[in-house]
Amino acid sequence: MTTMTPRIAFDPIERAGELWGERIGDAGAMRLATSIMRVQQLVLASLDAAVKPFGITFARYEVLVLLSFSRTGSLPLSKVGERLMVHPTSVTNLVDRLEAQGLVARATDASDRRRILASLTPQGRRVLKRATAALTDIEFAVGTLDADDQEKAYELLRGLRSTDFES
Amino acid sequence: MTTMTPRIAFDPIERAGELWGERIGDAGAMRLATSIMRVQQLVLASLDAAVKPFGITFARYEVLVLLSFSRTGSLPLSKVGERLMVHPTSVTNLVDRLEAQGLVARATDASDRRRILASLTPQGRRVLKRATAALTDIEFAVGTLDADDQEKAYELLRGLRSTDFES
DNA sequence: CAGATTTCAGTACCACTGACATGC
DNA sequence: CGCATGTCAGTGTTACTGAAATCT
Repeated sequence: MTTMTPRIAFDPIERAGELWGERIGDAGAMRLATSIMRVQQLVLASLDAAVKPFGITFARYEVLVLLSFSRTGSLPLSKVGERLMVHPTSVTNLVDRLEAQGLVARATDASDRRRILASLTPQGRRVLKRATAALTDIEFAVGTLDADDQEKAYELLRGLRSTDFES
Repeated sequence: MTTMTPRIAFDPIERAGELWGERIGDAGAMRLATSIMRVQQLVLASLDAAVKPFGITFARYEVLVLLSFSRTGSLPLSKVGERLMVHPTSVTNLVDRLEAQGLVARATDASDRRRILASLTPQGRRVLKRATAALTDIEFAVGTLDADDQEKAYELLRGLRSTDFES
């Protein structure tokens, strides 16, 4: 889960951008796209490593957080998928694992029996708390940017998520 | 390969950030990290879709580009892994597929027979050219940002890749 | 019946570990 | 011998398609 490539003497994306500029054309879009791929890989590896001691992945952590935020303490799986933007079959998979670990419980919704409600177990709450502390400790792997730059980066990336939501 | 979640009425990451702020604390780092995950997912899905007609993924496309940039026309697999920051076994896997598709050829390095050199075939060159056109057409899936913002985003993300290279 | 919700089976892709063969 | 290069086998995770069961 940890991408462990040794650090090298120059920035490979910068280098690729230069060559692209010489031979193909404007490298701006290509550089940014490539950069996004690599940064995600690095950040996810750090986040996964941080929560690994608790037996979960970052994706599963996100499910725990979402459930802890719900007013009633439980959410239909379809809602989980919508909020986390995860495919229905992936939700089933994530919840399967969390349930097997005793962190989440399934229950059928009495008001609409097609639905399955997921909720945190006491164990799940404990794991969530500790995992959150671990992630906060490593500043969610974005600590090399100061708060101001984190905000700027967030706003810029938001423009790339415009297909996700309206307005 | 395409994450097809229907668009919803509000930004789920923004919403999660608000709840986080109310209940846990500063949401800046968490929001940015989550944002990076989601943007990568969206961008990669678009890039993969763009090159899919040519039977490749974006990861394989990157190998083709890298080989086309090498002065001698070929690169040892270890170099490919280093530049693309890909695990050795993943390089073997990527080159296996590209070779099976007839886009890349393997050859042993006469000067160091431990090494395997990968090079583009004429077919590989053709596919590369067409895939590049397809990716340029969709502006590498970052076209919702203007050139200026693309540059800003790139610079900010560069700070998060600082573990990759020296200085 | 049409549509929503969830699950299952199976596929593809990629990252990683551990082990191994080969060559410098 | 120690180290580098590449491969193989196998595991874990996630995304997806297509199909099906259940319920509104």
